[in-house]
Amino acid sequence: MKVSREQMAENRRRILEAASRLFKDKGFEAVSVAEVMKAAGLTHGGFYGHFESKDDLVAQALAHALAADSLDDGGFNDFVRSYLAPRHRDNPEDGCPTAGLAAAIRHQTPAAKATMTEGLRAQIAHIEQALPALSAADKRSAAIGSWAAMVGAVILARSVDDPQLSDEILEQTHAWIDACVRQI
Amino acid sequence: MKVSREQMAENRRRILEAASRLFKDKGFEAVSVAEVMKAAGLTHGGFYGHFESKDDLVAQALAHALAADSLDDGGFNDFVRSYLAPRHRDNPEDGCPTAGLAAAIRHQTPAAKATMTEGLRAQIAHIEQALPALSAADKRSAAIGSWAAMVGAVILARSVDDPQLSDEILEQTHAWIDACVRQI
DNA sequence: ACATTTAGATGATGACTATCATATTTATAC
DNA sequence: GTATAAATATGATAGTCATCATCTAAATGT
Repeated sequence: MKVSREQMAENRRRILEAASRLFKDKGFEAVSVAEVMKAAGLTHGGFYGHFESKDDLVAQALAHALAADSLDDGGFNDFVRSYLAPRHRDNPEDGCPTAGLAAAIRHQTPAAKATMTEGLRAQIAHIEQALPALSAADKRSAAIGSWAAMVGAVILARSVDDPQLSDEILEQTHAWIDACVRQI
Repeated sequence: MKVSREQMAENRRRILEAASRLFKDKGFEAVSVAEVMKAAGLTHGGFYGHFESKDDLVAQALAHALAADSLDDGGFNDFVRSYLAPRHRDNPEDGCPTAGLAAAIRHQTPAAKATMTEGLRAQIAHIEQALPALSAADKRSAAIGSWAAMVGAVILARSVDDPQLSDEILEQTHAWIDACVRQI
């Protein structure tokens, strides 16, 4: 059945939102088009009215997720704290798309890679601004280095079986970033 | 056809080696059992004489890769330099299994997760030993933090389209780790 | 009101893949 | 040397998935 213009736009948004959450939670390959459509409250056949292919959805869902991922400006320290929190580690579907999906981008289309590149560039710039006053060169290095450490720590913490080790990875990375940023 | 005992052991080793390289290069899901067996010079049917299932292969290939991944003791600085080198970024199949596979472990069996956990524990301990003299608490923090940053940096550098940005991620993370470890 | 357009539903198709049953061939034990 | 066991090859099966053709019904424009 046909549906109003706004309803269609809304449906499209729901597909992107559902895809974004599912991809972050289960990875690109483990999620089927039918699963995304079901999560959006639609049947799988309608999918190709909205997107050219699953690869197209991947690229657009990634852009959607990266755009939504505002590091809700509470300053650098608050950002690091909430990023390296167990809550973030334990809820990938609500979390940072970079932590959830960056490693999988390598196997995706050029369009998805380009989207990730711009998202990363924006994120680094954002962290640079949030950092305490440093020389420009040190700021850049601290922004990139601490971002790599945060993303790496969440990925490692999620890959580990032992809750104690997983907690320790988050905590020690947090301590390390604190020490580094304070002392440079 | 039957094959000598040693030949069978050799075949098994070749399967693990081929699987390890293919998984690191393309990810667990993108590699089929048939592809692994072909790369090992065998046909796909023989696979189930060596392994119980693909999941079993995943866990054992991961253990194989982690065991082989000796950070060829040249001291901490040399290790960081070679880890954050373009050569490492550009050759995942020869590279660190943690950088290549850690993010995918989340979707694997408990056996694979347990293997990853032990590998990570060993790696952290190894880095602790290689670090310059620090207090025990600082050593632990520096080992975990710098390892998270190295893994994160390689993952991010591989996820990016723009060679310049990718190089910069490696270089600035290297600079940041250097600065942190020297100044703590 | 009516005609036209079109979003979404239904169901089919073809490709791929893990797994397994059976056949073949060769090493090993006697 | 012969019999047996076993490692690999061959070929089949069942399930999943992306994609698409067709259908249906509702919305939009006149």
